[in-house]
Amino acid sequence: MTATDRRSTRRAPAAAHRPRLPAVAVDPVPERPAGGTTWQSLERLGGTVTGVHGRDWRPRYLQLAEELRVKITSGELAPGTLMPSETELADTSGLSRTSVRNAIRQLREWGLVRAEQGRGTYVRAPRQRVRRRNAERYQWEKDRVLLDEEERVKTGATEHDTGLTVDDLKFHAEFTRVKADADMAAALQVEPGAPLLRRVYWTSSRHENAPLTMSYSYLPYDLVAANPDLLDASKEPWPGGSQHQLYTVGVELDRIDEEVRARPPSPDEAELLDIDPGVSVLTVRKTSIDTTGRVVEVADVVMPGDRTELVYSHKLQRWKT
Amino acid sequence: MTATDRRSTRRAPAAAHRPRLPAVAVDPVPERPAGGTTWQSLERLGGTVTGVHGRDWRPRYLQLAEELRVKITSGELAPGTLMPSETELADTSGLSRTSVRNAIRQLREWGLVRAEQGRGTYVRAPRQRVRRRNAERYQWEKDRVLLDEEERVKTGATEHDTGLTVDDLKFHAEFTRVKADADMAAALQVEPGAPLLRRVYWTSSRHENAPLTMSYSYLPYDLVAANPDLLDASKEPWPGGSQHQLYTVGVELDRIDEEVRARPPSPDEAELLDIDPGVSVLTVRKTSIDTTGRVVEVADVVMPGDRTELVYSHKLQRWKT
DNA sequence: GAGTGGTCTAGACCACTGT
DNA sequence: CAGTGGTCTAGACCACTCC
Repeated sequence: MTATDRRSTRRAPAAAHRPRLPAVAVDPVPERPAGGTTWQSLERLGGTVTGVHGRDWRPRYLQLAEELRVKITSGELAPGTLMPSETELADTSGLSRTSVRNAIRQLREWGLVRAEQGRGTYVRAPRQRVRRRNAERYQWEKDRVLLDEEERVKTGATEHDTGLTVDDLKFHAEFTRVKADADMAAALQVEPGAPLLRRVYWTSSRHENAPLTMSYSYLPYDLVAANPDLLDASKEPWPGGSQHQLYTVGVELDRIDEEVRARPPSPDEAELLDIDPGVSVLTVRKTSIDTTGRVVEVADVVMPGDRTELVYSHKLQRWKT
Repeated sequence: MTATDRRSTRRAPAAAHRPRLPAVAVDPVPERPAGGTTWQSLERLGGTVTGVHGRDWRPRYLQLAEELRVKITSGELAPGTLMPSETELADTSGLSRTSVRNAIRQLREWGLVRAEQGRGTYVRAPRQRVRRRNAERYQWEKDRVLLDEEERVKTGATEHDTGLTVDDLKFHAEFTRVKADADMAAALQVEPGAPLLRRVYWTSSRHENAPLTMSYSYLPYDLVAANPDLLDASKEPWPGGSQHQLYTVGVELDRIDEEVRARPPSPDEAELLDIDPGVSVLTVRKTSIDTTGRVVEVADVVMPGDRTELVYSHKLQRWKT
């Protein structure tokens, strides 16, 4: 069988290319993609399928991706399951391995599976949404500062967010002294080249799907140098958190600003946070301002976009009647 | 020249596969990916390159992607420029078209280029960050409610966010009466099946890179039916915004909760928001609670993840000294 | 009709993981 | 060692856009 023969036999059952438009015509107003806590929000990611007697005009790799998505979200392929190998899927689906790989790339971008070289492709567990209640968390942290150390040690900020105990988490910290680049100089309102303390943290967990986070924090070096303990990474995690650290050098916070963005992960971040490149990270740039109006810390927090949920609450003032 | 011949000649200059590890060994602590306002934040997306005399072990399609990224971020390939065609890139780079397409897929996921079938691939303009200052916006909106209509008409909420005037924006609204599904029933604290007013909005602009947004809003039908004007999509945009609409049926808001998430776009959303599938959207689920504790509106707002920046500010209470 | 990006194939070599 | 996913090639047909 020549290559040309094979292609023409395929054309009968296939019809791989759609004449465009049904997606919009059938469904002019996009459905609301529910922001659920499990696989729910992936319902409509595959695109619009044509009506009852209509043909499925989507490319075949997307059809395969959709088939597999249904098997996963329905539970037929349970979390942790080893998927059929690409070669096997190619055989059973009648597609080439390239097309099978295209389908699997979709599943990976949807966060449904993870591929491991040499081992196979595994079904991920549904995303366990982690709420980061930032607004109330900062006040809670501030209130704790003036408590006894014994009291502060008991639980830290990460546990407050996640409900996990200290034993579940591995904690990494690394401190360096750096010079402010243009970006940081502007953010911290210091001269470019000014000495900064750079702190890189990350938390990890043995639990599947546990929340992971990494953050890059910058403080004016002179500010923290007043307490040598603050320069020592081995003293982390500090009992009482960031705000208590600043308290030891005479700083009281007045305001915390946060800028939330989404962007693709760097390769390093993808590995550490256990996400596919292609799945976005959520980033929060946290700027802490003290009661004298100084910027005392700028921190970039990076979180896996498919597992994180940030919660903010805005209280409004009453009307004067 | 047979296929095998060709491959062996390629092996001399190529060495496409890396012996693993340098990325981690050379750079154990990930760099802080700057959250800049232009192309800046894409600096390290290509991964770690080996040292001065070292080889570049990354796959060749990533090397090509990196070369093109540099040309774009440096301005050599200006925004709006038509990129060389895939065939041309394949010829000049010595790679196959498949590999070239892999490289271009990277550029698309980074939001650097947009491909248009039949036309070509164009360099996108740098993302113009749009700040949505949600916290202060809601209070601003509430304060406006009691002003004269003439005053309220002048500017709406979208203009407040973006600085664009009304003329720059096209506004779409579509209202329907629906029954609450399980998700919405829970969010609105009503019985499943209860009648809801569903409002779908989107704003668009003729300007390149203008901010786009779409939102799905749900309110208890009985609540809004008290003012028939609120059921009429042609009355949108309402002068004075959501909070003034609710004011006409006797509702004063007390609190607005927001849940921020990132997820891949549906095909519809990708088209409307002008992003590549592969670029995440930022979503905000906005829950409005009135002064009697009722949930009066739940809205899901969807924004392009590569162009949106959400800003929150948290004021802290002073310590009692 | 020529050129573009989107889909698809058949087949190859590689690094990596298990046994 | 066999099997897996990651990379790569050469070549094909398609729908689409523009002239």
